[in-house]
Amino acid sequence: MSFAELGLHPLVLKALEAFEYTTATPVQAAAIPPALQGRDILATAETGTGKTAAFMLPSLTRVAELPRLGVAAPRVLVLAPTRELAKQVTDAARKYARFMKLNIVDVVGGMPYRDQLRLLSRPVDVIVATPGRLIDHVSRRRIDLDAVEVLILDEADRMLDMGFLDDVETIAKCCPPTRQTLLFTATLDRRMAGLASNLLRNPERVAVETEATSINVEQRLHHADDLDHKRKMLQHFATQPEVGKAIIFAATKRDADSLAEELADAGHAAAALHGDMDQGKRNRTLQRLRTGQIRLLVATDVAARGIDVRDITHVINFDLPRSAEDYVHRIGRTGRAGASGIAISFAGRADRETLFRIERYTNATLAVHVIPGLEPQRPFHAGGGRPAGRNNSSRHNGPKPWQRNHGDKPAGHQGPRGPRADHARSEHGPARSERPDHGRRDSHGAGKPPARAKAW
DNA sequence: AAAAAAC
Repeated sequence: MSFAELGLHPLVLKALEAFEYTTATPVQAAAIPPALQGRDILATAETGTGKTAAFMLPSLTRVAELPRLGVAAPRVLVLAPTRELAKQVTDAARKYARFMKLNIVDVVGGMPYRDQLRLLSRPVDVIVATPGRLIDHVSRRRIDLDAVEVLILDEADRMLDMGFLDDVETIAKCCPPTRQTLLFTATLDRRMAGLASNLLRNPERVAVETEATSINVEQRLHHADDLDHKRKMLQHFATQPEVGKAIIFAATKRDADSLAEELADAGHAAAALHGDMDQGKRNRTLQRLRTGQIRLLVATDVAARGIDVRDITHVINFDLPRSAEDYVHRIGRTGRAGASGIAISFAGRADRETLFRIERYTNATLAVHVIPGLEPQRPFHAGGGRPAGRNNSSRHNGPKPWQRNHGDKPAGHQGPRGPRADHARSEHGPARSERPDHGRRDSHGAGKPPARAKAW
């Protein structure tokens, strides 16, 4: 389906032509026509499917075609969960509005009020905001939402996860009830259905078949003995020529910082990205990744969703995410725009259940790989089914990643790592492998805690 | 419990 057939405004089409965008993605083809008719939309779509254009193009068309009602107040409002995402949406909106004279402003936290007020001092047509800062401005009567014609919720499920439900509903109540509402979410559970029924009127349902995992991302698993082992494996990958740009996910902000520093010390172009960094630095870091000044980005889950950098070759889960859903979002940072990507996860024994949930959720078995010379001493297989024994003590073994003692040397020398991974395929072996299935399941013993358990 | 997001 070409954009020209969808009924977009000529100035919008002109911008698309200038960027040589001719073909609409499935979400765009499905969402744009009803949006142009003024229908509310409930869309389930992942990032990377072109959903920003799916809501922005019809909104801009509306702004171009219909005269503003009265006062100089924003006509389109986009809410996004994170500041990075808001910035990306703002940039995209400005591209699409290139031939229109529109003032498009992002309203996010971390930006000095003075600068923001300056941006808001002239009439604004489109606002892209994170909920907190927007509410702040609205309650100070700095922003008036009375003229909003289109309200867009981007990554609505993420906003709910982050506790923005009340904020989102408050903001929606500040918009006229006659507005059009476009809701985009990756998942549709009961909570989301509740929000949708509050905010949408007779919505057109748009569903793009979301593969739980993109088929063009190869998923690999490396068993890790301990933190030190993970670090060595990370250093190994950092030096591999086939690893171009990579995002490395850590469990905590501190881990992200220390791993980035470690990589930088080893001479790699690496930097951290997490929510404790000031916004300017976050933006600059992401930009440096885009331009290639940085090759390795060590991030918390702030970067798990929505971040769109084209040429990420690898995602490395230094620590597994807490939920299987987060896993899918993380690995979706690679293999974008039709490219292929590789997702590498490090997992210790304590991660068996998480791993099991991930494999069940993605309906895939992560292929076990081994780095020659860095073989794990104690491989295992995904647990969580029904481990033998009375209580599920495996959950309580060892500290969680965020309880690590960073000052101390982690459990150090257990002698040289023997080539014990006889059943795991070597790094250069076939991509897929079956899970070894000898009865190692209860090697922890159920009743009593393992003697002097290592962290893993 | 981590992380994210308003000052």
